[in-house]
Amino acid sequence: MENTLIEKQLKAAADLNRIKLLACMKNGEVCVCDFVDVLGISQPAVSQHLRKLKEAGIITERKVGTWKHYRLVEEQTPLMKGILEQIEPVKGCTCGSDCTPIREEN
Amino acid sequence: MENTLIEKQLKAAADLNRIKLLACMKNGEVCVCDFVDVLGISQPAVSQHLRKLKEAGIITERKVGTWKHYRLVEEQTPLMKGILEQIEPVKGCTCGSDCTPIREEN
DNA sequence: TCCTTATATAATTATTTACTTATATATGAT
DNA sequence: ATCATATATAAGTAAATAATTATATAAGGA
Repeated sequence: MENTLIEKQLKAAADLNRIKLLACMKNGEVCVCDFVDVLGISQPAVSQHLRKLKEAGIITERKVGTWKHYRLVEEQTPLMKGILEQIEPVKGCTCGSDCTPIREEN
Repeated sequence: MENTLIEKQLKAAADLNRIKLLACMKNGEVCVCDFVDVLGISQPAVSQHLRKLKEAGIITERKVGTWKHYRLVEEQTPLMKGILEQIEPVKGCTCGSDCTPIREEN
């Protein structure tokens, strides 16, 4: 892997809030409103974190009506595969509202 | 692994100059004066990068006379093992002075 | 159409990070 | 002891990052 891509993905992952976002998405799609509750920061702050992860090619999104569901991309780089393996998944990243996305039950 | 340790190690690795330091050390010990040439930044800047890597438990050092030789620690966390695998080793990180450390020839 | 809700973007500010130069420490040589 | 060299630490500054508040966009419902 190219050093500059390694740097970009490491920088995107090297933040406690973004690690938590990734931890939530390990269980499947999560919508933005859920992340706000989980992290306890403002909605724009969450949006900006998600954008950084997206620009690094780590996550992607899907629009569902008013909501937006974010998930890990299928094809991760070997670097990100290794990193994601070390992040403990977090269940129950849903605020309980009706934005609850389609996800595998677990 | 603990999220805060993951964050600490990712932050330590998430910098192009520090990635280059790690790339040099994949071939064995390197002394500080060599790094200065390789990175093209000031000696104190190199020292500070090395300290950050050391504080994250990624590298260690050995004093040899006036010089200090840095190397990757043997026991890397699973996270760092994965990251280090993706960094291409860089040979010839020696400025050619007599600080040249003991290292495996390759 | 107008209002509400969900998310994104813009502008601003606070904090962190990565340099620089200057100085301190430690070792070895004369 | 003094000097030269290698490295570390301190202090200051510039640049990057992460938050905030305010505003824009876009969809759905009354």
